[in-house]
Amino acid sequence: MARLTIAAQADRQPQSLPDPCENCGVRDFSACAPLNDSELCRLAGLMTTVNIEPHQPIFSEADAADHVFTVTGGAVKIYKLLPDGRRQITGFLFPGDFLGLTHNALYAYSAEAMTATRLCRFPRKKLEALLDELPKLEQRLLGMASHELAAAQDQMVLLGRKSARERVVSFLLMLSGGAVRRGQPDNPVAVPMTRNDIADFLGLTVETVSRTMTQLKTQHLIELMDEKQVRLSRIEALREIAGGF
Amino acid sequence: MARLTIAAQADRQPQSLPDPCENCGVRDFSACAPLNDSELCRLAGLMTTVNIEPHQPIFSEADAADHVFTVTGGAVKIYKLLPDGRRQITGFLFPGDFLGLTHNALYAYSAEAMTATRLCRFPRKKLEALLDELPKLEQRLLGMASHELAAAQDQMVLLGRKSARERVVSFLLMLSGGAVRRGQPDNPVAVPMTRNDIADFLGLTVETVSRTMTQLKTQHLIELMDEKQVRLSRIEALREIAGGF
DNA sequence: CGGTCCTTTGACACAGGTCAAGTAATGTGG
DNA sequence: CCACATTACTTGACCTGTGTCAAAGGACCG
Repeated sequence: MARLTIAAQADRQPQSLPDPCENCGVRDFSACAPLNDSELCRLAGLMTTVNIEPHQPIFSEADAADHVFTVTGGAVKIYKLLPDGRRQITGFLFPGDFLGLTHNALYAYSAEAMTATRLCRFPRKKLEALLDELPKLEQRLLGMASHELAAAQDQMVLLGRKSARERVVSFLLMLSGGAVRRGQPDNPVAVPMTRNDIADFLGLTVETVSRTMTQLKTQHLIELMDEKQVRLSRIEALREIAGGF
Repeated sequence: MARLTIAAQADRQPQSLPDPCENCGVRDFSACAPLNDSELCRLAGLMTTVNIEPHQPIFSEADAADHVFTVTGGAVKIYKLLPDGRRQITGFLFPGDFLGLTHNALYAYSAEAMTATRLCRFPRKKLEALLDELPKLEQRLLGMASHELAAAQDQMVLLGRKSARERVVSFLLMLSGGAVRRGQPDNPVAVPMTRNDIADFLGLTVETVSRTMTQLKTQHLIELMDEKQVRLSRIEALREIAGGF
């Protein structure tokens, strides 16, 4: 289903590093835990670029966890299902984010492309073997895992203790902050996910998300420019409402 | 505030390894990512044993993250507060659990002893320096972080999508499972935390937790032996209710 | 141009929160 | 060892925020 493209190898031009694959997350590794040229080359050698159509699954919970990925384009949602079909989206991933890390043999959650998505794929076994030789890479992974853990704890506060209004506002600010980190404009925030996805991320229903958004709009706190584009009109007031994020 | 005790150092007896501190988590490192004797000695050299009284703070959110810990005795809760005082407990820690890992300069949450607690404390700077030389240790940390991340995702499902009844039952099964992992009896489950703590962990109120427990008791699904001791009378029925944990 | 999906809006229901009271367990100073 | 205060837990009555159900408009698509 996914079209596979073998990325250009960087072996020939070690001096062109640190940028072995201009649309690939490998660059991110080098940014945070500098690897030398030959180390980067070895990583690049494992890598395959994968393109995924919108709404296509990337992997499902309990699948064999044979690969790990970095998102290099598009947007991905990860989620878990209860037996009766209730869904909790545990994260939205954007370029630069890591996907599929687990120390079990199976994925702990499902992942699906929300928009046309490009991934860098690494065979997990081979990457793990490399870890023994590239401690810098492992440090980078540990840093990312700690970061995700902190984000997960923030999300627990949101889900366990915030009102619908606070959740929606926190979410919009979260999107805005993420956009900034990726060097994109922070204010008219792009909202690539459906109301349903937002609801399943925030532990609410579609109706409540919709009502809350129109309420915020009515109060001139936000402006719904387009359905997938929100202007945060009074950021400070919004931060106040969100309760500390 | 916390009473500190300098533990006996293991430097003198490298041949007594792998058990440099018989009541300390260092042993755990060796179990999962074998370190050789000199590596263990270096770890043990960093370590200090700390005893904490019940209800005493270990560290607070936004404190300088100068140490990391392993819990070697007792029980710890970690939590985050909203500005207005609402609290979300993000985890209960027991012997063998790791505490205080962050890749920021500040702790991301507060930690408090629930019972008399013993910790192994490591200066973070020195431990991080050691990581460069002990990749096995870092692998171990990465494994723990992944595991915690998976647990955090389960908790998001609980907080975002489960009913009060499902949450309480999931919680009891969680406690039971944790006890088994620590080699303790699984069935009359020890519940060392207060109803208030349970509520703040499950995103509920004390009253709802209390009512739900008595409801479960009335339906002969559990038995409240003592206030801090619960017998799971019909485990299979409970698993059904919990919805897949 | 008819169907499907997404979003919004309204009317109503109910799970769980709030407020209040009472009881039991625990600690504390005299 | 005993008043007394404090904290933890339970239970009841009531309330409200959010869920449920229903419907309708709009956007997109084959």
